[in-house]
Amino acid sequence: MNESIDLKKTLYKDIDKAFCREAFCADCGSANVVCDDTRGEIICNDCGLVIEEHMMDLGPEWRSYTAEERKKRSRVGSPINYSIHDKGLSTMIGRENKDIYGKKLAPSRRAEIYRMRKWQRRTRTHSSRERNLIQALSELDRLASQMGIPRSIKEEAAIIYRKALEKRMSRGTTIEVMVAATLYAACRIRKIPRTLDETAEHSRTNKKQLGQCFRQLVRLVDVAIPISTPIDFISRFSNELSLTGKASGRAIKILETAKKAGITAGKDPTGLAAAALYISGILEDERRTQREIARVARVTEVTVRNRYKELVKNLQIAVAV
DNA sequence: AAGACGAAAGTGGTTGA
DNA sequence: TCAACAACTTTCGTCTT
Repeated sequence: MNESIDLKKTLYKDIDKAFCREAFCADCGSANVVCDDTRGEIICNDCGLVIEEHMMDLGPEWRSYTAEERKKRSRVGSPINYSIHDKGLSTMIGRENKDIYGKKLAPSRRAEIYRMRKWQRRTRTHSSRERNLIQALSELDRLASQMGIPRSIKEEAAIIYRKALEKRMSRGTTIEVMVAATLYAACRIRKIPRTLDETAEHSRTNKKQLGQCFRQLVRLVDVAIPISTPIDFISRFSNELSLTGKASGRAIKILETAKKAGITAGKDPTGLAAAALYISGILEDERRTQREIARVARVTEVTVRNRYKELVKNLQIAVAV
């Protein structure tokens, strides 16, 4: 009795350890840290330090890049093989009508085995589509957790994936590309877009393949994907640049007037968002270099410059450089 | 020395004949 | 199917802070 309680205690202690990877703030040492699941961040309540961004979910994770990460992933057991729908746990009834001693079976027994085989065939999900889906969903899990994408959007991506599979879209592409494209689409629908570059980076695909697959997805599957506006990117970029809300609000205003002036059409939304942030950074005295902004927006400095010049010229913003 | 600027050439996608 | 085209990138030399 006592023993089992002790066992439970230690078990919970271990679980606690696994869940609260950072119990104290690295900056001020406060234990007042909170976990924001929806944003995937761990934040210190006292000094505001973001202890961990892009927090992953606690599913299996078997990639690591640094010694620190390697320590963290020790919680992982051996991965279940999702590529086989039943995880390799079922028994297969053999085809030969013999028992284990090699003796022929009695006719009544044979008939019984035959019926069993028939039902196994019928219940076992061995269609290629089913197998594809199982593999895809596990890849979706991996990708979404690596990119720090909330669960609700992951579910949306899974729904889109099923639709795409029904339209027989898997021909000519790999599961990985399809998954990345659906996840990208789901993010766009929910108005927290990731860039194609970003998505491709975390997936074993390239931007070109992903873009092609995404276009095919839009064409074939009946999903309304809103055009992503530069404003959708502002909050994420300004967060990455640790700009204040004041600066990002200013950037949004700039983009709104730019839209009214009709100079946003046909331009890369991330480039526009980057330029708006650059301008608002200067105006609000929180200047970031073009290089920094270009890096988080995944465009070149040249693009930031070009958009920025256009905005300044067309909106008559007085920027004291 | 780092950041900003701009010219020139190259790339991949879209459009219209 | 192909050429023209717009947007963006890469590269690199120059100027500014």
